Amino acid sequence: MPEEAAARPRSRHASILDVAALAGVSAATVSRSLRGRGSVSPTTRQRVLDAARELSYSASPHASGLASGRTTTVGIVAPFIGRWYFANAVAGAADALAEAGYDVLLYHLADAAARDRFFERMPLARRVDAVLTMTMPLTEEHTLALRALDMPFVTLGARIPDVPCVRIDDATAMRTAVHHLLHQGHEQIAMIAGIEDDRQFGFLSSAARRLGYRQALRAAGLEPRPELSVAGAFGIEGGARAMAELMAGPTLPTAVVAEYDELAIGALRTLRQASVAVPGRVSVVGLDDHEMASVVDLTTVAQPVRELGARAAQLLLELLDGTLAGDLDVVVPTRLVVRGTTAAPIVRAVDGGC
Amino acid sequence: MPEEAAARPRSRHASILDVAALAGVSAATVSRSLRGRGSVSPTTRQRVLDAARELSYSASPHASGLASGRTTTVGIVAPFIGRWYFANAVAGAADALAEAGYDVLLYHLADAAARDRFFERMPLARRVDAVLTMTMPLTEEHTLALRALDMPFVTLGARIPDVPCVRIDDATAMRTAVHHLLHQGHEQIAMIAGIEDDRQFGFLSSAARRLGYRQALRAAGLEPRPELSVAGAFGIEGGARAMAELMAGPTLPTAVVAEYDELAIGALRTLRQASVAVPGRVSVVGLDDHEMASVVDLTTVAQPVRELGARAAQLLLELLDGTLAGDLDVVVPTRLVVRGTTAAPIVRAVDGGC
DNA sequence: TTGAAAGCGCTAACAC
DNA sequence: GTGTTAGCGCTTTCAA
Repeated sequence: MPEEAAARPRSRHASILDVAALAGVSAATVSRSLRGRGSVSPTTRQRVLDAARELSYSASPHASGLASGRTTTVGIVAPFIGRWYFANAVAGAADALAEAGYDVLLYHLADAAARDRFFERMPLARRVDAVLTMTMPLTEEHTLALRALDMPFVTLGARIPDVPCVRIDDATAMRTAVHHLLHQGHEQIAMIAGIEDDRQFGFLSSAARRLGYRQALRAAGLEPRPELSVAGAFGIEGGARAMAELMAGPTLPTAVVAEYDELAIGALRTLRQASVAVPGRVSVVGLDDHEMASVVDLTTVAQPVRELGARAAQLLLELLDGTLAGDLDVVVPTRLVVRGTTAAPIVRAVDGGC
Repeated sequence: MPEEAAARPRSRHASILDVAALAGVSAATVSRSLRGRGSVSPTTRQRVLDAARELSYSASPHASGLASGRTTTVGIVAPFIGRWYFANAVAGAADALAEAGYDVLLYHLADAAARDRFFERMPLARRVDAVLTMTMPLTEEHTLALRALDMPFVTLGARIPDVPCVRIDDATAMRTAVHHLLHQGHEQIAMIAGIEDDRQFGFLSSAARRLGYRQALRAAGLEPRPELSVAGAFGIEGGARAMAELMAGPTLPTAVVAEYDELAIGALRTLRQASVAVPGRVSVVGLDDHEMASVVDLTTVAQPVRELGARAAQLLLELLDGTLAGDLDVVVPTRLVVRGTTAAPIVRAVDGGC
């Protein structure tokens, strides 16, 4: 039996020497030919290419990584890849990266513990050439670890000082949502916000959206009322609970904006279950234009998530090329999509019947 | 200036020799200590650990990969990571893998061209220790390339002969959906099916669901009517179009089953826009228990996608351990979730008014 | 239990 | 243009 084991070579991969031998050249020439660097005569090059194809040779990433220091891999770090926003951002980025010949190492950091572990061990260290992080509560320690990597690094969705970023203008997007409601005559506008993380450092999209909400109200001469803000919601269930909380309050607002569509959709569910007419009694606006927004007929402020991912990847690629350098802040526009969950508030004279 | 460049060492990582020197041992001992293999005296081991920590040393993955042939990385290959099913399956698998100390290389193969390119170049070759592929139309060539890798390999969602698999029983799940409708008295039950890929080889979940639909009807003494099957739909938009097609037909069925929830949700949107009462005039059942199913109150057959991903990852880990071997077929149960989109069909005497 | 030495498979200077 | 020579930073026999 031992012989049997010994007889089976561990998956035979042709090495660069096999190719060199077959093509009748040196390993160096094979390397040069295959990667198109240095000068090789067309004839030799072709011979090498043929030999490589015949042996279906492809260089060991480990060996070339070790020798060259490059990995042709980028790391993507994201908090909730199961969610629509991140799933699509990752998809957009992964496609752009793949097209450029880069592999993607994906790190899913769903909670603070996972993040701490990750940033302490820093598995990215010599595994990737560049890093893309997606909207995530990062402590200063985390961002320091990222900077210490000393490689191209871009963030998606939220800005970190001096780090190139692709994002939307969160405050403006939220102002757009609130303006829409104000225009329709609403004055009691509540907000359902996401989780606040006080360790945050770079997870500013949530804060920016809250700010946009307050700004829009104040600009209209309205003072934001604390009882009309519910924070801490997460996902559909969170939105549903937040809406229930709002409904338990002293006065039901005539309109609700949500930090993102999933919260709005959860709110919609609660409203429907409580038979509160939408938009008859309460109008609802989200932010995302989630795939499901059209299904539940949700008015929302759209952001092109997939494109955001692709743009971030392109930025990274340009940084890797050296085509680009330094600090960048790419702000992608959003747009209001009016659907059926918003309407003018009910006027006194008319009662809110079905 | 040249000196300046030379003076800045490219990101100083401690090497195994630095640790060895600091601990006063050889590189071999450092290696053994850090990985807990071979025998090292507790004292030495501790000294090495301290030294490593002090220098915040961690081995270069490329170097150790090259030397040992192992990568502590697994490849996940998935077709549409932006979609709910895959996003969650990937999340579940990634978490389980991360916990076991494996990194994840993600390959997003959204179309046949990308798949062909991928399987031809086979970037997985020496980059990973194992592969997890998710329900995807694979040609025989593709699966051969995967097998040729000669490493642990499991599929998620659809079976490939002789390859360990974690999945649900698609035919049974669909039969469950149809039975639910039959029990309620429906006889005209249509099906909205997904894309058929004739190059398929391992993308059998779709075919199995279609089969389950037909089986259930026949078992009830009903013959499946071709005009009640619409195939080729994809995502919400696809489901919406398919439903429109069904509505354009000679007779509107009293119930519709969809191959998966997103199709059902799209169908629901079309029905609502056409003011067709659900479940008054048409009942709808999906399969997935997509996050949004509760929002649109969709009756569906639930599958635990996240768990499917985690189970597949565990299988892979056991295969890597050598704890397990050979062919496995883990079938995870599904369950009917009755919500508001299904009801008994309208009886003649009662008209279908609002 | 520990160390020395020989690679793992490639790239990058440097000669020729 | 092309080959030679050193490594890249580890792991792994094999001796001691």
